[in-house]
This record gives sequence, C-alpha cells and structure tokens, in this order.
Amino acid sequence: MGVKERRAREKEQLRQQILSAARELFVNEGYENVSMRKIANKIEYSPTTIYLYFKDKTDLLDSVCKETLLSLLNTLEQLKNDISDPVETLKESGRAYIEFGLKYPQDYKLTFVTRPQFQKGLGLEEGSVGEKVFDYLRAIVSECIQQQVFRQVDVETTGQVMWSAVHGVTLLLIDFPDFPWTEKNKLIDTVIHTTIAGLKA
Amino acid sequence: MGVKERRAREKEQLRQQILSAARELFVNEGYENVSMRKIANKIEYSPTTIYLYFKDKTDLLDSVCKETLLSLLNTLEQLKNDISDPVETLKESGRAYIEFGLKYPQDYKLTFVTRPQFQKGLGLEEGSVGEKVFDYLRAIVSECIQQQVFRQVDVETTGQVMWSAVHGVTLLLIDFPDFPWTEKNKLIDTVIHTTIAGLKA
DNA sequence: TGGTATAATTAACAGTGTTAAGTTAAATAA
DNA sequence: TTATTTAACTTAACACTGTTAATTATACCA
Repeated sequence: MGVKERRAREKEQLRQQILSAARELFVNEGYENVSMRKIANKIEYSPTTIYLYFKDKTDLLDSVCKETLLSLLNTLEQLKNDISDPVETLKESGRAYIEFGLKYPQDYKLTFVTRPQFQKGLGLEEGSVGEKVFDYLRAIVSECIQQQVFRQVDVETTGQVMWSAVHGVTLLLIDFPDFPWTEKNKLIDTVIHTTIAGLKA
Repeated sequence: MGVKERRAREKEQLRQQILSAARELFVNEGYENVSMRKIANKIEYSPTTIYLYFKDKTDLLDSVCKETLLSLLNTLEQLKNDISDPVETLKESGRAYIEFGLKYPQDYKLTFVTRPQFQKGLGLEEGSVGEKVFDYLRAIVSECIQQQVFRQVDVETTGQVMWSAVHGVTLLLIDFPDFPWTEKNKLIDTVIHTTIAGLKA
C-alpha cells in the first residue's frame, strides 16, 4: 500500500520543482517575460506537463505568491515575541515588512501588484495567508490601542493607515530606484516614525 | 508652402488618434491584454502603421503615461491658489492625488507601476513631467516647514514620506477592492491627517 | 504628364498560452 | 508471467503575440 504514497510524494516533488523554477524565472526575468516553455526547459519536461500540476500560468503565479506570503508571515511572526512594548513591536514589524519587500522586490511586486491585476480574488479573502498577515498587523495595533498609546480607537482604520505607509514606501523604493531618495534607512525610519507619531497624539 | 504644415498636422492628428485608442484599450483591458493589432483595428489602420509613429509598444505606453502625468499635474496645480495656509493646501493636494488615482485607476497603475517595470528610466528624471509633480509637492512642503508647522527640517524626506502615504493607500484601494476597507473617505482622510500630524510636533 | 518622397500595407518570423490526441511507462489483476 | 488498466508525459496543432523587411499605393512637385 506504500505505492500510492510514494507516487504522491513524487508528484509533490515535481510540483515543487516546477514551482521553484517558476519563481526563479519570474523573479529574474519578470512574469510577463517568462513563458511556459521556458519553465519547462528549465526542469527538462515538456511544456504541457506543467498543466498537469497547475491549471494555467496565473495559477502558477498564484502558488508562487502564496509561498511569498507565507515567507513574509514567517519573517514577521519571528519578531512578535515581545508584546510588552507593542509600539516598539509595531516599529520593528514595519521595518521588517519594508525590508522584506526590498530584499525580494520582484516577489513583493508579483504578490502585491502583479497578481491583483490577473486575479480578482487576490489572496486576502477569509482563511488565506494574506489575511493572516493582516491579522498579525491587527493584533499589534490592537495592543497599542488597548494600552492607550494610540489616539484612534478604530483598529481597522489604524492598521490600514500603517499598511498604506509601509506599502507605499516599499513600492516607491522598488519602482523608482533612480529617484534621488533620502538615504534609504533614514527614509524608512522617518516613514515609520511619522506614521506612529501621527497615530499617537 | 502650407503643404508641409498641413501634412505635419495630419501626422500629428493620427499620432493623437493612435494614442487615445491605445489609452482607451490599455485602461479598459490592461496593457498586457492589448495587442498592436487591436489598437490598429480600432483606428482602422494596419498594425504596422503604428510603428511609423511609435518605436514600439513600450514607447506607446510611455506616451500614454506622460499624458497621465500632465493631467495629474494639471489637477494639482489648480488647487495651489491659496498658499497662505500650506498645511491645508497639502491636505487638499493629497486628497486630490489619491482621488485622481481612484478616478483613473488603470492610468495610475500604468504610470506608477506598470511603466517602471518595462522602462528603467521612468519619467522622474530631470526636466520630466514626473519631476514637476514632485516639485509641486516639494514647494508646498517647503512652505509648511518655513512656516515652522512641521518639525522635520529636511524638505526632501518630508515630501517623500507624504508621497509614500498617498501612493500606498491609492494602490491598496485600487488593487484590493474586495478587502474590508474602512469607508473610503474616512480612510483617505485618516491617512492624510495621520501623516501630517506625524510631521508636525 | 512623369518622377519622387512619403505613407501605409502585406507577408513573414519566431515566439506565446493552451487544448486535444496520442504515446509511453508503471502498477495491478489474471 | 502475461494482459489490462491507469497514470504520466509528449507531440502536434490552434489562434494569437510584437516586430521587421519588402512592397504597394498615395499625394506632392516639376
């Protein structure tokens, strides 16, 4: 009876192989410039084999993005050990979020910009990984409000403001690398500091 | 001798015709899903005619985006009559910027997200329309600092923080329309208010 | 009218995502 | 062991893509 298990394991292995080949190509050459044939070549299978594992190209994109979100969530959750000082945690989380985006710029854009363009229901729906990322943010913000550090009582709005700020600066830094930005870390710190200061008071 | 002028005028006319056909299609169906043949069909010319007026598809995108930036700049500059209260002007400009993005979401994404992906030098270089948009922002921020309303002395950083906030919320609202956002206007107001409050004091 | 520059077109190339049909290999049943 | 079923994979094809080179049509000038 171990046969089926082995076969399933092999199938899963090839799925992963396709997935990581796709990620590597998407990241290095951009989603639009990667063809199914290119992915197939990389893993030394025929192009149509991919369709046995993924519905179509956007499904492949989808799976790559889900992995990215998991990785982001993982990065963030490793910070949230110290809940005694939620504001400090929020600052560090914001910085970690931005730095994640800058470390994997193509993955970030793929997940938060390209994917929504191709797939209307975009991974923030109930039970999704994307929702969990926002849940993480919500929890910290909630703590800040409970400790009465933040003026705003509305957890949702506060979280969304924070998200806007970090998302904005991340994308600007990625998309306009030639713009005469202030020194990167100073800009990031100022964005976070400013937003949090604005939420206090 | 009026012949050459007329011919030039006709040429310019067709150029504009191509441009507005391209914009309409890009906006309605997305840049990736619009083919040169589709544009050509719309204006009832052969596909290759477009290449007599534009170098390639990204050049077409480029020109569309330049128009968008001009339109945005125009929208903003109509607000800047009242310089006596720079903070109020900044608030209104931020709101106008976001609402421009939400009114023409595809144009906004095309200009600030899609284009940078295809064209490295992306319209923020010296003398460009993109630079003028940022110049506009810089001028208002500078006034706020001179009137000692803002804590931060660094005009550049302050402007970039402001840009991050409005860019971020604009894109989030565009890209994740199904997310349970706070009521749109409340969110926009809170983003602007929070950022400006953070820049004060 | 004939000649010329310019504008627009046709035909073609190499590549795209995807589907349907066909083939090979492996696991089960006799 | 041999036959049969099932799963994995490939080949061939379709309609489409951006773009180039060669060709035709058009409008102007002498």
